[in-house]
Amino acid sequence: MCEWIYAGTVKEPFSSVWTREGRPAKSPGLSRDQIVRAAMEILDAEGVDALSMRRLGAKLGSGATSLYWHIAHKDELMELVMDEVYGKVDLPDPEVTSWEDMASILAYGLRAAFVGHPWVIPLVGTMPSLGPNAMRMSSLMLRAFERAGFTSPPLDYAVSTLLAFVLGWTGPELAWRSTLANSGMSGEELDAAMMKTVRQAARNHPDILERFDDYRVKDPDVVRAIAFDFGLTCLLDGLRVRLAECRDRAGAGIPDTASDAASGVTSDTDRAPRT
Amino acid sequence: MCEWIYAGTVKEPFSSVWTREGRPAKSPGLSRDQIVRAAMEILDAEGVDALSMRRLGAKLGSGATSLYWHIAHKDELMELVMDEVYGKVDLPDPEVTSWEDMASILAYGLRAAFVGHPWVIPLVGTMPSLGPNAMRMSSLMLRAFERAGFTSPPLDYAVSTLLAFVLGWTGPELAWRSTLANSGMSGEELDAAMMKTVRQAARNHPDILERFDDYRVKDPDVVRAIAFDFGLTCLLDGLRVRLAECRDRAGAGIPDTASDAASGVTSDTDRAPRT
DNA sequence: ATGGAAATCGAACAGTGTGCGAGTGGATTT
DNA sequence: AAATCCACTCGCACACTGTTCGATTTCCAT
Repeated sequence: MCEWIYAGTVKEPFSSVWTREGRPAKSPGLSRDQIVRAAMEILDAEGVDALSMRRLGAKLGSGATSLYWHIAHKDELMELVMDEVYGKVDLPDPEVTSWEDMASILAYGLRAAFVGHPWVIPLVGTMPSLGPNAMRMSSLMLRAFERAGFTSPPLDYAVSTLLAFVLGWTGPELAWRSTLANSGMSGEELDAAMMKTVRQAARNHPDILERFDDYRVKDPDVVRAIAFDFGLTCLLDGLRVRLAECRDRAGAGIPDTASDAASGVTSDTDRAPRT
Repeated sequence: MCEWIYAGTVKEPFSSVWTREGRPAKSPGLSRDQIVRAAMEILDAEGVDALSMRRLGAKLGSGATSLYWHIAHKDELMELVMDEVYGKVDLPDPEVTSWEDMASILAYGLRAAFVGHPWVIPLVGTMPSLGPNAMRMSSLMLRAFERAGFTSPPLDYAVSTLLAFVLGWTGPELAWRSTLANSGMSGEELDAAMMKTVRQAARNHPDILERFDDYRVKDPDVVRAIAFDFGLTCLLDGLRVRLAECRDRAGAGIPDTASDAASGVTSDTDRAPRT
């Protein structure tokens, strides 16, 4: 029950839909694909709360418990629909696309996918993405970055950082968006109510209030898009620097070693013994 | 029920704990603080699934429904505990700290807070962070960045980008971490099982497999810390560039306008009419 | 046609968040 | 001292959840 949010106990170690073979699926009735498709329709139309096994069964014209023949538990279903979202972002051929274009396309594409299926956000922060579509995405990005000259350890860090930015950006953005959308208001009404709320919440922080006043006259969607682009540009600038370092090292014949540069502030997890 | 994951319908427009005055709290019995504290203990000890109103009431020695006098619904409780997590990260005085140190301290501190209370991740991607601690955090960061020379629109984008990176990074990291922790295995057993699973999931992507082989010999915590630092460094490099632009503009007396540079790939939300 | 496997289904269980109305206790007013 | 009021607690009930189990149906290979 809601276990996928933050798994309490996992049935088998590392059990995942992807590690187990699916049912033969030779029957004319239910199939895993149909179930996933129907689940996504419910999710997109009415959000996570609307997706119950009974409801899903009803939509498919069958009993709720019949689903459990094709799917072990609801978590698995969630893994499947999550990967389906990753499948929505399509990337160009990494062999003929610059790593920067690749990164931009991924960022915008993934953001669009998340915006189109907002219910996926809590899932991404909850269960590892091991589905074929997620794998394909990572693989293409790795190929593009490798072709550009990124060498092994930084290569993965670079891709991970990019994904982290998109995810971390889109989450709060969608939190706002859905809160607004579900308020039942629109236009100036909404604007006024929002300002009142934010103003009250930030009443002790004049600098924050100032920011909000700046935004009020602009279309929030446009502001968000510009801000997203700003962050992406920052990241690309940083990655360019790292790429240059990689190329220098490769040119000088120095092997890549993870730089021990985690200096300054450290969390409790930073100083584990190095092997 | 579970509505806070992706709010289906909100009772009042923009209702939030923070916009409403709390109860007088002059009673000797339950108080909002006690409830929040107890909730956090349960969450930290056993995760989100363990936190039910009945359970929480029992821990406080009172009936489950008594809680509803102090708290409107469970979502509100979640807002409260979420802000409590933000309160765990403490920042230095922005007037005497460089913006770069400030950014690093925030990044590592926030990551540590998330790692210490993993159940907060889905919340952050779900409801807007309007609590006093979140506000205080943003306010301090804005002050530090402003003092460094960031000017108005990029100022906010910079802070948002930093937060997005930390959140987006920590989410998947914790997904892995909890999956591992709950597998009930440890040491080599765990390592072997994980590799088997990942290998199977990535069986069609040799480049990904190659990465995992690289990591296997190292302490995953250390690798994660290094990778996090890598991403943070990238971001700071990018922000440094933006800061220089801000200073140039300020020196030339050019007013800040949001650059219309969201070029290239666009999502459906990018091209809303400009006001 | 028949045995067996594949698939479906209904009933039931333990659990969830929360609305409602009846109750409690202590302070304030008459 | 008695009555009133209000903050607060609580048990019951409702509709709903994911999932188990055993019985039942459906279908294919022999």
